[in-house]
Amino acid sequence: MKNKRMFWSIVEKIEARINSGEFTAGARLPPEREFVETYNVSRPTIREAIIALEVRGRVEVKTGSGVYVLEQKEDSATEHKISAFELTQARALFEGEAAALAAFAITDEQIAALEKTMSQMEMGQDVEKADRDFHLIIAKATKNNAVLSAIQGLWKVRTTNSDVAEAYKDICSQSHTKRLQEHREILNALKKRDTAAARTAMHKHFQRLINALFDKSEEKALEQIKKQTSQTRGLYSLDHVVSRAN
Amino acid sequence: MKNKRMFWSIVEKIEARINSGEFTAGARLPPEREFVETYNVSRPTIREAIIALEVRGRVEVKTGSGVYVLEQKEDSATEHKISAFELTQARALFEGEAAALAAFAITDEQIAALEKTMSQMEMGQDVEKADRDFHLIIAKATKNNAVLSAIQGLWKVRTTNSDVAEAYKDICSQSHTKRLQEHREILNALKKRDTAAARTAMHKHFQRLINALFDKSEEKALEQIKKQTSQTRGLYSLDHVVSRAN
DNA sequence: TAACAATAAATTTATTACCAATTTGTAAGA
DNA sequence: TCTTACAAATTGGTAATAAATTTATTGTTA
Repeated sequence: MKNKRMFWSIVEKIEARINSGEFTAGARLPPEREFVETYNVSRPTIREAIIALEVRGRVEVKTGSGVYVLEQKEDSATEHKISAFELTQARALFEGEAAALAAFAITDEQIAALEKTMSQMEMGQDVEKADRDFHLIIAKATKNNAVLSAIQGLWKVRTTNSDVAEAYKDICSQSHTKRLQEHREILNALKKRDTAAARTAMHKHFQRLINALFDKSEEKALEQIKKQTSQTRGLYSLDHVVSRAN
Repeated sequence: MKNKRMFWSIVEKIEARINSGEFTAGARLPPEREFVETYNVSRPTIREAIIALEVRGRVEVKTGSGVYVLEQKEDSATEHKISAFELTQARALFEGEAAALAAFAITDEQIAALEKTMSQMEMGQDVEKADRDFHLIIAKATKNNAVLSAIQGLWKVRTTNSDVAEAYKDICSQSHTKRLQEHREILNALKKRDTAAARTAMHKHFQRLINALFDKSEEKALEQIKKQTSQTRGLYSLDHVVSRAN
């Protein structure tokens, strides 16, 4: 049952007590010797657990004084709860711009790499990886590391956030052919170095995803939730933003 | 000099050896007792250092076998070097789309908050914070946490990357009035709920920044050349040799 | 009474020594 | 050749102890 070393379980217990609110930020934890009695382990083990918490940034050790709980600094990526709708809309807008940029700057090698992901997807091998590669190659083709970094960050949300991951899994497991067709359309625009077409094709790709997400959630939801989503559908639609002069 | 506890310095030393390539990924570190002799500290101290490295994700401890170096997973934000140009271009595109979205979804309270940042900026108090608030309020006004998160991530680059921070500082210290004027233009577009105008105004805002960055880099390049030439001028000057006449 | 200095107490830091548990390689035996 | 058993190497954990640091207390002095 306990594969891990003892101090890990102590870390979990203490962290749980901090999270539970028993110890608020700035409060002092009980002295080591008290933990020794509470958990029936030796003092070095307690020390190891406290060091682990310190490295994690949960507590601060003041020599000769005590151990104090630190304010929890939240990661900007995990700070806000992000829904699948929000993620998809953001990806639509940002990857749309990325595609437009890439249409300028993409190299022949990168186009060849995109072709490769397409054929991989057609063969049905590692479809999800091929999809990821397709989008990231385009992000790289912008020759803008800030763009790449931001898009990678959004992709990370997809894997980190379990709700989002599940929602995407549902959608992606079906409609292979449509996805392939849309990728083809994007690739064609990039080949022609047509920025506007690349943006539009990318938007179209994600607009279908958003609609699929809504259909799925509608399918699953009760009537009142249906009502809610049909209201927010307007909010998350791309119609407001896609109409531009050029 | 040594405020920290002993194990921290051991962590630094071992980490340095890992970074130097002395221990590659997958390699086994020397046994604890060897470290004891190497660094002249006790075994518990070594163990604490190893635990710190383990929590940091640098090494993996296998009971009864040894300590093994792990592959270093790089943070997507710090993975690539991002120049001020790249950051500004990315911000232009992404915040442009954010502004377009915000024009649709922004609330009256958020518009009021934007007005407040404007007057703060006019008064010249905490100008940089006011600027940050202005852009982040718009990001929030999208009602899309994925958008907000991505834009916050880009802002973090500005503070983390020292090169970028310096470049921005140079630019922002001048042209207050222009910045204010551009913010006003963006705000007016948002007030009118005009998505296209909001995007355009935001693009314009950043386009000026990009131009200013180019001017600045040109200026610096010229300076450098001057410096070089003045150095070589000294080197190739005839002063040393002509003074001997007579 | 208030301020300051010395002292005592509480707490973490670090060391030494010892034994237990686990893994791994090796060698003996079937 | 394969399996088993054992021994070596290594980490895991505990106990006892001394040292350094911070904090609270207490006593003295102005």
